[in-house]
Amino acid sequence: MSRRANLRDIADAVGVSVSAVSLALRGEARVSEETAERIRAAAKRLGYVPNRAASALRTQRSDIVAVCLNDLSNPIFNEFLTHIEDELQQSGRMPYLGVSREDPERQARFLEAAISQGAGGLLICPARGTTPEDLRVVLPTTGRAPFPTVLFSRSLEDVACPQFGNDDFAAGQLMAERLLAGAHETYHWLGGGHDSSTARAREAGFRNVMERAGHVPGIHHGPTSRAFGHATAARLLRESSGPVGFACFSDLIAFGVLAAAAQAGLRAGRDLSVIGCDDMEEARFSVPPLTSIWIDKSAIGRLAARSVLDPEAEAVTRRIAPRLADRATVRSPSATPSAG
Amino acid sequence: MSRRANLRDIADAVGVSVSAVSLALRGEARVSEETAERIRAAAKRLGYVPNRAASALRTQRSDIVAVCLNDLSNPIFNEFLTHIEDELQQSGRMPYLGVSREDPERQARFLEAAISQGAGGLLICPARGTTPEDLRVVLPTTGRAPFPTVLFSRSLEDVACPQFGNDDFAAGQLMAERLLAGAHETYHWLGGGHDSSTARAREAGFRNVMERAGHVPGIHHGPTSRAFGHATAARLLRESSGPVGFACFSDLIAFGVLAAAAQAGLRAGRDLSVIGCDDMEEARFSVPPLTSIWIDKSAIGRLAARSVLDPEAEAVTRRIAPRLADRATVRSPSATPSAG
DNA sequence: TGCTGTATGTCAATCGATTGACTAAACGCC
DNA sequence: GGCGTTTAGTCAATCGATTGACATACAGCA
Repeated sequence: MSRRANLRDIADAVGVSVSAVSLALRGEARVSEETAERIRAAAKRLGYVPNRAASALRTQRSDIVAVCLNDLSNPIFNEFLTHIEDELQQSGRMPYLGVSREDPERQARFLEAAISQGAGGLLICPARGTTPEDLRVVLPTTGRAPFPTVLFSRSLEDVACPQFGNDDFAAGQLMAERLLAGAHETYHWLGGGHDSSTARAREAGFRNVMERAGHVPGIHHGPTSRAFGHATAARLLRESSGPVGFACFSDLIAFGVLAAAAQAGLRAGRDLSVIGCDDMEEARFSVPPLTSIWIDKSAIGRLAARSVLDPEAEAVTRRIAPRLADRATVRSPSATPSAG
Repeated sequence: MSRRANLRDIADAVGVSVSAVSLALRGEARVSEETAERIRAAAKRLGYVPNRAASALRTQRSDIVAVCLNDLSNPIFNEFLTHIEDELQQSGRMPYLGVSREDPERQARFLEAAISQGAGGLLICPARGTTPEDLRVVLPTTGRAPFPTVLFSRSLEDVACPQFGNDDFAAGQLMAERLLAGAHETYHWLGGGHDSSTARAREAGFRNVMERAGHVPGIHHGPTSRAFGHATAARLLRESSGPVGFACFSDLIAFGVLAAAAQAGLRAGRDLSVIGCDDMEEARFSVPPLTSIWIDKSAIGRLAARSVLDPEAEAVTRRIAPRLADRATVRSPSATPSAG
């Protein structure tokens, strides 16, 4: 037999109807325990694997949950994905993964595929520049949505769905406050500048505190990469004399700054300060260990996954509070830095 | 209308049969260009998205490709995934992602889901301890497989499918050779020890060269994590007097070693040597930049993806040659280390 | 006029699983 | 015995798209 076994094959083998097999395998009470046992045995013997496409077609339900990320090369998204996957797994769902690469068009193609595939839900961290219009296919203003949609990490205004993310304005403030605790000649913001809620809010929080303290930080927008942090910091360090305070949109950028500092023969935490954001695992093992803003990736990922699995229960948008993870890369005239 | 539009809705709107709509949308010549245009317009107007489940059911084909990874927290798998995703995307396929977490049972559940979902192919990096028996569902010894399967990164013996990976024995040899070029008191292998082809082959290659050179390296098996590298190196550095040469199964472990060295006040590349393997992006920005073994993740990922998309064309198992990426963390009495 | 050929469609079966409606037998109970 | 109620199933329609077989109209040609 070259075909995959189906309900009919089992029914023929056992000598009952297809309905009986369907009912038995799903544990409905309409078949006797004895028959059910024979059916299960035959199913196993024939290597039966249910055809989810057929079942999805009939029931209009599916255990696929679409998950749309922006960029796999940023470990932060993997951390989110890990928690999401874990939560989905626990309910027997599987993530159907899409990567937008910050391109709303790629994102649109994935959304269509998700609908096409009959997904049961969508978890999305919207690509930069995504408009409510772009999400219309999954969040129509009139009529029913194809499935529950939940935003995570990044938020979007005027979009009617639950959103779970970090309080990025607060994160930006924490970064500024920590830097201000040490004395620096100049302050610089590295990264962001793109059309995403995280970039806007973190920078706004940072500037807010800086300006209230009477400082005008340098703003250097750029890609979320080690290379950008490295290049930008190398230049700024050459141009400056006194200690510089760097606040980075992402730890990734901060690692680049650390590399540049080391190459310039400077020690972060003494000759200059670097603070990152996201607190990825890597931060605890950088040289020196990176001071960063801890974000509750687990809570965000899990809440989002739970919300999409059970839209009734977890329908509220939430913004999770960040915390300072103080390690060794920010100058501290008073207190000594402690490893996190 | 709360339902998703289907072919019937379009047919009714245009006043043709369902068949005509199906033919027109797929560009078959059986409908006039004029009618086809009206049909496409109606499809767009109604927001029609084809139901892939129905189509998969009817045609027994699907554009889902299942991809099974082990561990998202290891950036190397993300690099593979990025290249795979890219290649699949180009053919309009989407990865259906599973994460085994090195658990053959989780892996088995995913394989069943992939079959269930009617996937069109499977790309898998087998979990540690996977046996040919575990893959029997997708690679039956008798009868037809549910879809083409391809192994990547890790290989498995006695499994009848294309396999694409790095030449890990050669990688281990390169690591040993590079370390031997500098003078060290002792040599240590960190990581691996688990039941995977990469762990076995890299260690074997390393020992092969070491033993031929008359050295007996210390072997320290353990998890592929920065924490393991950190803890193990911290202990070994305390116990040793002269320069130590560390070869790490993965860059991840090497980063931990670098952190431990820095904390001990030692400089990698001068007081001790560290060489990693995989050459992840992070290696270029560590402090100091990590000497590692470069692996062609792009070629491996793309070849594997292409093979699963077109099993006829790309059916040969291939082992890609690694290269030394010499940076700054290995002692070099003769040559000066250069940044990669 | 009649015949063939082409263009343009339509019809209906099919993929595999699900489920509301139905049936037949057995059982309980007065 | 008669009647209602369980129990253990079966039947057939259904989900949406695809496709081989068939239908109709019309042009061209002898």
